[in-house]
Amino acid sequence: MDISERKKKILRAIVDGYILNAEPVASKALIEALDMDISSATVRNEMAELEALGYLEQPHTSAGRVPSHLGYRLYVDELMKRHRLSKSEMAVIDSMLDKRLGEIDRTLSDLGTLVSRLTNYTAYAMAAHSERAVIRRVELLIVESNTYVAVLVLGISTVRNKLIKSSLRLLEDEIHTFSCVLTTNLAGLTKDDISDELLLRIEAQSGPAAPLCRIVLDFAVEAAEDLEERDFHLGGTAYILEQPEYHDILKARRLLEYVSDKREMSRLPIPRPGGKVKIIIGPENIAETLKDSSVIMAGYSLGDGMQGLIGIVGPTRMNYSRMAAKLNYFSEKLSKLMQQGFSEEDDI
Amino acid sequence: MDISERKKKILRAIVDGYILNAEPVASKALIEALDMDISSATVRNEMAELEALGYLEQPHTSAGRVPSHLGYRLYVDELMKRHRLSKSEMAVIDSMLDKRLGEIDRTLSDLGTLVSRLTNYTAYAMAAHSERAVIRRVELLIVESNTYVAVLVLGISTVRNKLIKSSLRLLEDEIHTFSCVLTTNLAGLTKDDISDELLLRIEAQSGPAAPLCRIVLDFAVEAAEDLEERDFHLGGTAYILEQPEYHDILKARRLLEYVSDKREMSRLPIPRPGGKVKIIIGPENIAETLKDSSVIMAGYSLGDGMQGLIGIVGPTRMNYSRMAAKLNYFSEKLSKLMQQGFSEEDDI
DNA sequence: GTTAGCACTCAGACAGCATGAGTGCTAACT
DNA sequence: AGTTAGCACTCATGCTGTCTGAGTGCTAAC
Repeated sequence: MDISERKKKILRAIVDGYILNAEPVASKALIEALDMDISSATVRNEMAELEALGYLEQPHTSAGRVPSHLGYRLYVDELMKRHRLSKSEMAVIDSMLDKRLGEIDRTLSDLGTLVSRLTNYTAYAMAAHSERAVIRRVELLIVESNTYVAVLVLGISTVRNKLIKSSLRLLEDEIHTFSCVLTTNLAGLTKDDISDELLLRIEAQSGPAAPLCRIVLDFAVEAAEDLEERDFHLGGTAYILEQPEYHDILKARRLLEYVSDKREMSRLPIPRPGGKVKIIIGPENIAETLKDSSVIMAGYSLGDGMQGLIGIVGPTRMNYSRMAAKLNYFSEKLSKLMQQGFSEEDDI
Repeated sequence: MDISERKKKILRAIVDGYILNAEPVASKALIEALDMDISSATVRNEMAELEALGYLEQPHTSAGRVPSHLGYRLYVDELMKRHRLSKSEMAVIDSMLDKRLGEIDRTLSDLGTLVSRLTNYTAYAMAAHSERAVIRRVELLIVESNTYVAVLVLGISTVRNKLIKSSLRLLEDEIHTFSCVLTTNLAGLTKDDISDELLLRIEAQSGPAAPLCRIVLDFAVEAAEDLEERDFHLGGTAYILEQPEYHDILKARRLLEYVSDKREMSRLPIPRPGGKVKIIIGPENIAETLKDSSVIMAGYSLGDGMQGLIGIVGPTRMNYSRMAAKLNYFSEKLSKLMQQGFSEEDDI
């Protein structure tokens, strides 16, 4: 059952109009938006047919039409004009990311806020890790007489650290040796490889630093677990209330509770990094709470099998085209920065 | 102008009642709550006087009374019964904190969420640093052939790191020496002490690692700046919408926008760590947006001049006594954990 | 100083009515 | 067969007036 060009044009105009004003679009308003020589009555006929086909809905008899989720789907897949980011839009994203090159972990925790500010929608960011976190290096440093810091490098780009206080007094040399022992024994392992035998073996080699072994290993396991579990960050929750569709407090509250819940949000599908921006419209969502909201998300990659995603949540009436373009550019830029190493070597 | 015992008792009952039900308290309802042998008419007379004194307000002529902010103030300062946390309430807090001993930075970023879950109010956490961040130690580690990680220990408990990619190939020994040079030159300095001369001096001592000096120093400055700037984390924004007083979307939105704004929130007064929990009631707030909300906050200390605060934001009708007790216990526990070193040495 | 009784006030709920935007249908037109 | 003008119909929204009940303030008696 194919739809005529004219119907498509009308549907597009309706979606565009509704996205803009959040109000049902009437036939009269359409004849202005469409510069076709057509009377409102004709448009009405077409609208009636579009409704029969399931692309439009009517809130009540004497109201204009509103796109159904099928309408949005068609719009997203075929009708919408791909938004091209303006120079200044790109510049905003560039400057957001430029500042924050340093530590990935810290950047990630701001990502939700960043994306929400960029899009004016509530945003979330997750760091998903497709592979087990591999230990690359373990090192102990001394901070002062009885304070040490254990540094753990996981995967390609994650560094974790933990302060350890101990009455043990170790010499610089002993610590250095200990670090070597740790790295030699642990490099290449995942948290599941860490066993009691391993602990004993390392303790045997660690000389005076032996009492610290358990602490360090526990920390390594903990950090790896924490990393494998997805990290989740939410930002811009206030934007939800800006949308007229969430002026119903109960709805807003439910949605807010939902998106605040890391575990729930983990169930959303994960877009492939580098792939297309993923758009889930209203009832396409499995979760009941999201059935009248849409989610737009993009994946990014950190290299080394580690990846993450950014996404925004809003009413089904979203500016899909613009938001998709923004998320796309943002995630690509992010991937690029992360992958090609955030070395600032070039500056030298 | 002193108030009789009976008036105080009535005021307390009104505040308690209003906190519970969010509805104006009527004279009739009061004679049940108060087990005094008094008729509702008498209570009405007292209420009229309390209103004249400014402790109560009447939403409209034929409604019950509601505490004014002065009423709340009196209640908080003198009338409310100090809430004693139950064993299970304490246990909840204990388990929240026990898990997260490791890395302070990561703990802090979860603090907002933690506190909000504890109190069922929107919560925020800030890390305020009263002194300049002093560099304790700088170390370079090698991750793989051309990837290094710089580790920076700031103050007593903050560790920051940055991955550095460079085509430079350094031997373990050279890196070790470089680390020593860095720490020797930088330990005890703040970011303001880092100058171009210093850079030159360090470069001169760094041998083959000289090209990395600038990157490392830039990173140190950046990290210190970032640390001195307060870290801010918000959690549980969904709780705002649970309060009937924010069923007005506009109000909720304004408040949500306000508390999401790090800079605005930085203007709130800072409670002394170890001191009493600070309670700011409605119009006592300087910020217009907070004039009908209350803020309860507590400071905690990390030792070494570094401190932070946790706080919750809600309607003026808050359960001050219980929330204050919770925040108090939470912050004290946190201080203790942080200060006495989060060493797990005892486990051995 | 306390209380019973009563008149008064006022928010909120409900119904009735007018308004106007927008449609669906029909009949005429191309 | 597709298009259009015209008109009747529908229905959300906003306004008005009325009723109800909760709660007070006041007065007069205890």
